[in-house]
Amino acid sequence: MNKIFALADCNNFYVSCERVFNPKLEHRPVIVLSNNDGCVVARSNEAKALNIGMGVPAFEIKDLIKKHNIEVFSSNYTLYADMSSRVMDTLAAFAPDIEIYSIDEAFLNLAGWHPQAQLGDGLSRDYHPHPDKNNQDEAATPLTEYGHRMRQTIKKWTGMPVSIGIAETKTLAKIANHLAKRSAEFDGVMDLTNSPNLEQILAAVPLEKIWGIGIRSAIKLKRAGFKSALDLSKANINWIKAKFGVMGVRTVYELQNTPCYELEHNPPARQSIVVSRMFGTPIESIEQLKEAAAVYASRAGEKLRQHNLAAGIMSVFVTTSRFIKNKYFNSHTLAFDTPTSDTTELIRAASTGIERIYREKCQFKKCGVILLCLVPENRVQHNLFDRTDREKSRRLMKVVDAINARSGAPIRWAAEGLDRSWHVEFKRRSSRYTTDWNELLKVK
DNA sequence: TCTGGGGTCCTAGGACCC
DNA sequence: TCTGGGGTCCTAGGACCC
Repeated sequence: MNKIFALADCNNFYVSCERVFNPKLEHRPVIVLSNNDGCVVARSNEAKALNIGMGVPAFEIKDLIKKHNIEVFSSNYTLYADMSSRVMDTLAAFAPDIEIYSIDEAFLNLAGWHPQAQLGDGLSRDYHPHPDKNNQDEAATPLTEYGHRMRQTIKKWTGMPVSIGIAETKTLAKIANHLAKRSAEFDGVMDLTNSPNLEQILAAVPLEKIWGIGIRSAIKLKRAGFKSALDLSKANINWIKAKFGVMGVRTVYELQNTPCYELEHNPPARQSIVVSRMFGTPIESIEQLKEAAAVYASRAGEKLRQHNLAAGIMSVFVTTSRFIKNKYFNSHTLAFDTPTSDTTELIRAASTGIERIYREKCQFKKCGVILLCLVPENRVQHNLFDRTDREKSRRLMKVVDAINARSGAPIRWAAEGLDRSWHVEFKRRSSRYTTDWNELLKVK
């Protein structure tokens, strides 16, 4: 049986999260900014229509914001993560086989799907066929109908608008999703399986909209005379292999309706954990740099323990601004005798790293820690000469994590400092409506 | 003045070995 | 006119994704 993938993708996810709790934002230009209120990371359609690009620095569009009275929000990741899991839970009710691909996207396996199997399960009563679709010559396929049902249920249960693309490969499902979002005629759902117009459709898809083709490859392809997804689907495989490697070859096959990617049920174990931030204001002193590194090491430790992992290697890096002359970047990598998830050890290592790479009279703009060689905690090879009381440290970390999970005033290590003048700023963050008792939605 | 954060995979080239 | 061949492992860098 042929495979059938559906890609469900939330529309303008961060903006939509803000709108769910603030309906006044509907039909208005809204943007969400990155850490430090630096760049635009999400835009409502109205903001896109004002030509605000993804990743544009906020200071460059100050006038535009004023002129069009654009609503601006700092990122509120706690809220977004919680909304994400609500959407994913709802989606999972429509297909048990689901791969959560990112915070706002999931692939579903719809192969072997039977319309009858889904009736009477409580989901169908939320489905109301789109009025315009009723008397159309082109009858909606059962898959399209199922897509609409998903879409309406998610909207009703979570408030989140999603678009759904359906196809026989993940790459084509991505394209279908893109089209479902872009053209109102599809009403948010597009099915490319058995489409008689596939060639015509691919001919209208620009290269850079294809999953796996970034800006570099698109330029290279254009130079070689390619214009559309259709062109790429007919490329010479040997030439693609030579120029773009195996990833390029897979993309071509996927465009030809030959699946190269499966649904990933058990996502492979994490390879690395990174915690890094730009500073609100640049740092010159080694003490402050150490504090920042301690905060990130501590956060990295939490992530490690969340996944029941221990790290064998830590890399610490510092950098000045990317945009100045004489940019300074340096990093130091060190191995632990025994893989660890103990915050005290991680902070000590981060501090050592900073001492190695610190340079005087530098305006540091960013630092971070990267944990590598991650191993499951229960499979850690103990070093014969290890004097640390592992069991005691494990219990301590467990207690700390438990307290921090409940409390609004988390436990912090002394090395993290109290000053935090360098700390990133969130000037316009919305409330954490769904996860913090102090920030519940107020109904007036 | 102000330019995000966190990931993955692949490849080429160097070091080293027999 | 001349250079061995072939493995493996590691690393840095490139490219991509959301």
